[in-house]
Amino acid sequence: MVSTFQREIINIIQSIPYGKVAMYGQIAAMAGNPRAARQVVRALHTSSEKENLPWHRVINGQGKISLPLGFGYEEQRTLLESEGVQFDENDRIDFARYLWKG
DNA sequence: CAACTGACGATAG
DNA sequence: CCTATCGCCAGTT
Repeated sequence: MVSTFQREIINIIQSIPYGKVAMYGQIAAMAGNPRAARQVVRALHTSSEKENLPWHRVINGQGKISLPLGFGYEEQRTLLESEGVQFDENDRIDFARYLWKG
C-alpha cells in the first residue's frame, strides 16, 4: 500500500517541469518532512515503474546523480541532457539554472 | 515489537 | 573534491 506521504511525494515529483531538477530533501520538505529524503527514494523505487514518474529529474543535494555508473547513471544523465540540462566539469548540475522551485 | 534497509543530508578530516 | 560517520524516517521482514 501507499501511504499519504508516498502519494504526496509522487504527486510532487510528477509536477517537476521539463528541463528542471529537484533534490530529495527539497521534495521531502514539500511533502511535509524535511528529513524524509530517504522516503523519496522509497517512493521512487515503489512507483517509478508504474506511475510514469520523471525520476531522472530527482538528484541529491550536491547537484549530482546518485546512481552509480552502469547502474542507471548513464541513462539518467542522457535523459537530463536531452531536456537541456547541462553538467559541469565535476558532473554536477547548476542549481542556479536548473533547480525547480515549488 | 526489534532489526534491517535505502538513488539522502550534514559534518569532519 | 573525496571518503568516512552519524543521524533521520517510513516501510519491510
